[in-house]
Amino acid sequence: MISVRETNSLMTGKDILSMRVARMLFGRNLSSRVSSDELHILNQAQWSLRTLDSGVTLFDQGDDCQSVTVLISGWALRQQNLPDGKRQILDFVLPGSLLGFSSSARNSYGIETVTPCVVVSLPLRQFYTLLSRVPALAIRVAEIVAESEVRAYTHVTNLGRRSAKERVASFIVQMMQRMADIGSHSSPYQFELPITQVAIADALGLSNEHVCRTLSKLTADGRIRMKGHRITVLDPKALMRDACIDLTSAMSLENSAEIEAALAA
Amino acid sequence: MISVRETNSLMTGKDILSMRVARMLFGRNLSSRVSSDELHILNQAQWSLRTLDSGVTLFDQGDDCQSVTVLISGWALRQQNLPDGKRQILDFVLPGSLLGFSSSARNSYGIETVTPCVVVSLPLRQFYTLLSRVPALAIRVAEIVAESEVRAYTHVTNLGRRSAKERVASFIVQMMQRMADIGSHSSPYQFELPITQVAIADALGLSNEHVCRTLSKLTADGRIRMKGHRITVLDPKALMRDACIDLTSAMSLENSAEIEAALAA
DNA sequence: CGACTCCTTGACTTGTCTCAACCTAAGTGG
DNA sequence: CCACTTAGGTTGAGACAAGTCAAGGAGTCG
Repeated sequence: MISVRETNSLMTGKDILSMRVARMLFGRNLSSRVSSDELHILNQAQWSLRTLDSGVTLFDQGDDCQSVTVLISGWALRQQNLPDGKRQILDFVLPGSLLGFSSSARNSYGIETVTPCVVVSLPLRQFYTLLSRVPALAIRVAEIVAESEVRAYTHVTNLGRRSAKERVASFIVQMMQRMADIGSHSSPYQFELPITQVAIADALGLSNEHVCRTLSKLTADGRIRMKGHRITVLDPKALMRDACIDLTSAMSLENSAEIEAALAA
Repeated sequence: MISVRETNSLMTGKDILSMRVARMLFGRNLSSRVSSDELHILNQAQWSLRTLDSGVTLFDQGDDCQSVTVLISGWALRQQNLPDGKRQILDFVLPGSLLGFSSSARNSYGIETVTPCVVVSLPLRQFYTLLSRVPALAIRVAEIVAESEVRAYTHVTNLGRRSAKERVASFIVQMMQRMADIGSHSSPYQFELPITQVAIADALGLSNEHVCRTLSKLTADGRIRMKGHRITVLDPKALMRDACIDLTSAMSLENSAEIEAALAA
């Protein structure tokens, strides 16, 4: 559950909320990329705040795009469903993500919460007005979308050209990187995955049984340890070899791990 | 080959070129979305023009992001390569696409031309300056990236949850839609695919042999006809059923087909 | 005319799915 | 406090979709 304290601090005032959204979207670059004039405009945006339970549908695939949403805290997922009932999870959505921005009139995917979530949203028209008045935000939005585009592309490669073992291994490596980037855990090699194996299967295009078998194998091979939903990566290099990840991508991981370690010290 | 006439008309003057790039990016909405002041700034951009042969690498996965490129004419493809030599084609790039825009320092994918291409590019810094001075362009860039993100997501679902037959069928349906959107052929049910079956296989995560078998089966079942690289869709509805595409997506296709027919009349 | 690329077809192999049973932990209600 | 229910995880056996290997055909280029 979301603590009452946090919700209260968010609601102290409209300007504080919009400020927090701006920080969420820009990260630590807020002051360097946004002029004080622009910041003033950003602060006037009337974001509306909501707290959602876990397992709730934020919007469905095919819904009209009426508003843009920013995930403030919690986990969600993007998914597409096929007419025959099969499900594909497109991406796991972590805080700071932008949801529902699209040039088409209908959403091509649905969003469902995985844990309890705090989200803010703004009607699409107002968001467009904001973008046109704050170019820095428009640029940042393009960057954020480009980031999830990159994740989508690596996902395509995972599903198209990697075996089950490689997919599971690279999934763990990727989640490890993303968790380290958010900096939500002390060690970059240990993190909590608040999802079921069925969800992993639906993300990786596998059956849940095969995911289970593959995870067992990785555990037996000494790559990872699992306790409940906590995953510990015991042998990152071997895991990356299993994942069939090349050195250039691996380098960026090592950097972020180093940065993380430096921050923790 | 690119005709000499076209190349000449592009090169008549710098301002004509940048104007054409703007029209490429905004489509028919240019005048409604860009003010005359903004248009003036857009026209001052120093795009540099290049003509490329087919099968040429525009940039490689892992290269530094130094410039942003817009495809003016021709076909290209985005791809990722795995260390063990396997290749995944992420997307086919049609005129009007934006290449190399990314918030990270390195490209996560490579671009290769499929046919001879005309491209224009602008150093990344200059592009950012342009974006901050022309908010409408920044918004449009966000939209363009969001469009390819949507394509990437549907690609993920194809690879993760569809059988070979379904993948090939939905690939054909999707290409049909995209070609109709560009309006490059008189009939929306007939179009030229300037790619080999190996490329289709690398896009759909299949072996080329299996793509061949699947295409033969679709032909035998009366869904399509193939002559060289020209594909004729004989039974669009059955093909969409084969593709496991639901009615909402199908509707949008029928609309675009109708629009196309109306335009041709 | 070879030499090359791309496509096609066949036979065999294998990775992953499906189905089915069972286990475990965490509620839930009497 | 315990029996019941339920969701999630685990394991096994058989089936099948797609990959691999191999060989040959069709078209094109120099």
